Amino acid sequence: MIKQRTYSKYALEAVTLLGEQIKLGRKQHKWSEKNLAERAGISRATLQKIERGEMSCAIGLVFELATLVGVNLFEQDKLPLSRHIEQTRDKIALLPKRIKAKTKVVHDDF
Amino acid sequence: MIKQRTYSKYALEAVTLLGEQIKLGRKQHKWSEKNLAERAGISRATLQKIERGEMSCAIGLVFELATLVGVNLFEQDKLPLSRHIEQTRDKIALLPKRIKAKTKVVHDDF
DNA sequence: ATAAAATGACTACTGTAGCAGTCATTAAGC
DNA sequence: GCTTAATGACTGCTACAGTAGTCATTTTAT
Repeated sequence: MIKQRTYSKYALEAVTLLGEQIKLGRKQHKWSEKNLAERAGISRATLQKIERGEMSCAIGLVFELATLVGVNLFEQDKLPLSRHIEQTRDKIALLPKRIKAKTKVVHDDF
Repeated sequence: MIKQRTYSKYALEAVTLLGEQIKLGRKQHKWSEKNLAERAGISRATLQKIERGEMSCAIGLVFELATLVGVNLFEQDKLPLSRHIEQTRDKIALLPKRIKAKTKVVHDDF
């Protein structure tokens, strides 16, 4: 028995949900597994794993499928992702370039 | 030169954005790469790839990191993911169990 | 009823993701 | 200014993801 990675419930559910949404999207498009796999340029076996919500699948393949079947990855709002990326980078730029571990005890007294 | 996978712009940007959001979240928590990697039980090298937005990273690791630093994966609304999963499965159940390719030309005349 | 195809679940093979470890550079904090 | 450690970018190794292919079963369409 090899030691198995564990995941938080939230992460597990998020991957499961994404897989289900892809499956739903595929069916709404009336595409078979074989058909969608070919469109995405991946094997049917991998598509099955992704729809099943396996944690080890490459995020690129998962997101590509989501894109193909029309699952919205982020946009609750209407901003293009590129804007989101810029905004996030701007926020990062405001923070220290490096996070230095505190050497001594900090007085964040409360 | 080995033939390289291609991805849609949207999928590429989505993965990039997620990586940036994780990086931002990490810094907001004042966690170093080493620190977060340890919390997640992954190597620093892998964390770097994920924050860099590499398409080949395992979705489970990416979502686990997102969870740890508090990036919201889905909830524009407040439903727990488990409800989302149920709802999606319900929708799938309403569709045909299998998608049969049309043998002949269809008269979806317009 | 029958034929055709979709699905679910396997297989073995091969490329590569994730790993531990290293090193130079750069920023943070005293 | 100096020290410490965070970061970015490598390495080679090993386990396993992605692949093509198979097969039985189930569903749809004729």
